[in-house]
Amino acid sequence: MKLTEAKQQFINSWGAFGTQWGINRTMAQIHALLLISTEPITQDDIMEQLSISRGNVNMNIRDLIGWGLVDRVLVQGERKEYFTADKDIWKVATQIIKERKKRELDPMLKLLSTLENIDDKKEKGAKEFLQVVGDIKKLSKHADGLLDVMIRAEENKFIGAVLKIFK
Amino acid sequence: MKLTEAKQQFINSWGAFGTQWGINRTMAQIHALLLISTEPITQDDIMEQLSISRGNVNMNIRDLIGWGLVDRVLVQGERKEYFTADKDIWKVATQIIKERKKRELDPMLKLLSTLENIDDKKEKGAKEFLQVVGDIKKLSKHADGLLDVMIRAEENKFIGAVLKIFK
DNA sequence: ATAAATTTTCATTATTTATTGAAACTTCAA
DNA sequence: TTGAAGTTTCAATAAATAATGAAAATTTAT
Repeated sequence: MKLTEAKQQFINSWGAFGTQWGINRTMAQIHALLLISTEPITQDDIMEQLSISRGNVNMNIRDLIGWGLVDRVLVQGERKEYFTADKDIWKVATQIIKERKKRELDPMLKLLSTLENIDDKKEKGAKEFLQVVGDIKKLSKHADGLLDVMIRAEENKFIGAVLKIFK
Repeated sequence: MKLTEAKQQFINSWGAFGTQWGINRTMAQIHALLLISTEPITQDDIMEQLSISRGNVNMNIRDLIGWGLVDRVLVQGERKEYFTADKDIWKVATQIIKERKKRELDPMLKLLSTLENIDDKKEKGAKEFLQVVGDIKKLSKHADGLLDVMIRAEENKFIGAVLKIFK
C-alpha cells in the first residue's frame, strides 16, 4: 500500500469509527488529518484534503478546540490561522475521557439523584425502580474511579505492573 | 415526583443518553423500560408504553437480544413472546464492553496492522505516520487488556478487591 | 389441513443530523 | 479610514438514519 493511500484510509476509517461512538464523522476526519500532518495546516488545506466546505471546517475545528484536541497556531508573518493536534495519543485518550465524564457522567448522576426523590416509595414497583436507579448511580461513580485507574496504569509503572499480573 | 413520572423520565433520559453514545434512541428506551419492568413484557406492551410501531419494537428487540442485553421468556400457557432484561447493572456494563470490544476494537486493530504495511517507509512523512498508527495500536491493545481486567474484576472478587486499592 | 394469532420483513415515509454557501462580521496593513 | 484577507454565522438544502405499517412468513391450536 502507498503512503498516500494509507493516509486516506486512516482518515476514512477514523471517521467511520467516530460515528459509532456518537462523534460527527467530519470532526473525526479532521482530527485524523491533523494527527498525521507533520506541520500545522489551515482551514483551506482541510477543505481541499477532505473536499468539504469552509463552514463545515470552521464549525468542526471549533468543536475540536472545545474538546481540547486541537490548538490554533500562529505562524510568523502569516495572516491565516493554522491548526495542529496533539500527537500524544495517550493525552488524546485522556482528554476525551475527561470531557465525556464532564459532559455526560455528571449530568447523568444529577438525573439519577432526582429520580431517587419519588413521593410514594411504598408503592408497588417503587422498590425495584429505586434499586435499578441506585445501582446505575453506584456504577457511574465506580466508572469514574476505574477510568482513573486505567489512566494511571498507563502513567505509573507500578500500577501497570500489578495490573499485568491479571492479564 | 410521582413514580410513574420518574419512570417516564428515566426512559426518556436513558434514550437521550444512548444517542450520545451512538446507540439508537428507541433501542435504549426499550432497554430502559425492560430494566424497570418487574415482570417480563410483550411487544404490544412496549408498543403501548413507548407509543411506537410494531416493526420498530421488533427490530430493536432483536438488536438488544443480539447485544445479549435482553432475553425471550416463555410464559406458561401464553402464545405471545415475553421479554426481559438482566437487572444486574454490572452485568449489563460488562456485556456492553464485551460486545463493543468484539465489534469495534478488533476491527480497529486489524485496520491499524494493515496501515503499517506501507511500501515506502523511507518516504517523507512515512515515519510520522507510522508513529501515530503504532501509538494508536499500542493504546488499543492496552485498552483491550484493561477492559479484560475490568470484566474479570466484575466476575472475580479478588481482582476487584485489588483494583480498589488503587482508587 | 385450515385458519387465527403472532412475528418478521422491508419499501415507503418521516425525522434527525450534517453540510453548504453566501452574507455578515472581524482583523489588519497601508 | 478604507478595503482586502480571513473568519464566523446560519437559513436553506442535502444526506443519513430511524419509524411506520401493511404484506409475507411463521407458528400453533383445532
